[in-house]
Amino acid sequence: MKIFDVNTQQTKPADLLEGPLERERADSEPPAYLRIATTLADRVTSGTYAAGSRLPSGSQLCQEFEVSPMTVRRALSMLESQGLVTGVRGRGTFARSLNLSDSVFRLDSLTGEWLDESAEIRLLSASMTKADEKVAAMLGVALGDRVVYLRRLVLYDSNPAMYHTEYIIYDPRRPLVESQLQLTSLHAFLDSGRANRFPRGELTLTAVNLDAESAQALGQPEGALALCLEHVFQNNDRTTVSWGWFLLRAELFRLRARLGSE
Amino acid sequence: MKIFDVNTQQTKPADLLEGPLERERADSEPPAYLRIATTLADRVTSGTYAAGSRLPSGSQLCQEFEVSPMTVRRALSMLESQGLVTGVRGRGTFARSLNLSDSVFRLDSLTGEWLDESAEIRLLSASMTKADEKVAAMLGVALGDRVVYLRRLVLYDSNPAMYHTEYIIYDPRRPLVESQLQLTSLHAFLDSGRANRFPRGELTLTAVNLDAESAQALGQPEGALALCLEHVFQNNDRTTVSWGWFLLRAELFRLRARLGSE
DNA sequence: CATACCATCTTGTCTATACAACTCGCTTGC
DNA sequence: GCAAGCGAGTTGTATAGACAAGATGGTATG
Repeated sequence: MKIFDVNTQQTKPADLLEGPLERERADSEPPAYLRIATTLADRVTSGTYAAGSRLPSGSQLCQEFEVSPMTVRRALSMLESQGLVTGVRGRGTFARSLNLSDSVFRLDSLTGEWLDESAEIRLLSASMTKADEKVAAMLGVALGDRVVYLRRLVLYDSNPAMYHTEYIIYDPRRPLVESQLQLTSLHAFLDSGRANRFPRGELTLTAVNLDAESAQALGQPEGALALCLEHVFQNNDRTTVSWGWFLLRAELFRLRARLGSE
Repeated sequence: MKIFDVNTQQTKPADLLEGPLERERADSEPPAYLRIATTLADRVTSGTYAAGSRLPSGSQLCQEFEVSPMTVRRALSMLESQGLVTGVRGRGTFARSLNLSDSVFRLDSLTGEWLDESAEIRLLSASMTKADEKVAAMLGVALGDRVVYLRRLVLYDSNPAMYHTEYIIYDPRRPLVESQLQLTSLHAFLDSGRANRFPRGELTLTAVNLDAESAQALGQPEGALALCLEHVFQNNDRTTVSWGWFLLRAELFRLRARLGSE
């Protein structure tokens, strides 16, 4: 049974006149909220709406684009989540000037390009060790507590590219470590870092010189240039469960970020 | 004049029974769509909704949270934009397992902490030069064309921290360069990189060793460790207008990223 | 003059509904 | 047996309206 209430018709009267146009739109034309969002985004980045100035109000935009308030709102909140505008209750929506510091580097801009499935992961060592001062501090355990100590090498085309060191709190109830040891593809490796393992964490990226051990593992001279991606993983209750770092040969890796729309 | 239509009342009947509770909610309780989104996000990251599995359907969630479909949709599309779930038309909404490579580094995690207003910017040189091979290729101009050549030093507590080199296409109609030369605060400097200047661009981050010139400018030994932030800015029509790079003393800078909610 | 108040405009949240687009299983007719 | 198609369920887009919450400016009152 189809219910049709003449009072709440969705289709605009124009539809009745623009039959062919409607056909085209059904093909590929983007939804209204997207069209509005990109139009407004263009106006902000091109300076039509100067940085800091007030955008037309919701009702004005409704008139211009001939849509309902909710559709305009949706477009505006998209722009707000992208940082292009900020809304202030009672005052208006204002154009923001994006700055360099808003740029975002996605970690997969590191891995996505050539480090795909063909990467090989070699487990160099997996053992128990006693936490030294630094490890104890990072993991929040007592000095000398037993922790799991892992070292891995990621090869690409049989060339060592990353060297990974990790300390994990030893918990006999959690057999997760076992499955971690058998990872062979890089994707599975990176995918193992989060939701299916630990939901929280923190990463920091720096530039370092390789020490003797990692240099040897990577087949590089000591002191060679590398990126260091340090990671701390935490449980949902915010207790730290793992600490480690990747050393990436600097000439093989770079992070990319795009500015602007698209 | 206040219009009240008994058929479209927004407040739930429960409000009439839970007067005091309603008072509390007015204080600080987050809006429903946020509450739903965080609840669902918790269930995804904690594994209540296993990775790859289907979430309850929209109507089921409506029942559980006692809200209208649109509110559930809003929460779901938030999660989708965060990458926690993906919706498939006609089939359902599925939990995604986030991976390390979804991590995001914001550039302001570099600058926000101690490099605030107190940073000083010193213009080392501003001149016209002829494009060499590399510059011509990056800017898309002919070899030997005149380009603007800038060198800047960013100091913190009178210590050199960044060294900036930039080539800009010379355009007599655009007096932008003049104002660029007078920047003194770091914030204004970074803020000048985008919307009020060029809306598009690309950044890449790598680790490098300092060459003789930059090492001297930064007061470091040649070959010292640095992060290199290379930037290409483009006009709205995608023509390149500027190319340059920042060299950041490695021991002073690191990028941070947080994983998980909050 | 100063202050309290009120109407109005703004953004933001939410409802209830309709329909489009798609998937999937079941039934019906061949 | 098999294919066509129908209907139920699902996500996604859009509507029209109500109300909450905050800002603003003018007006009336002390």
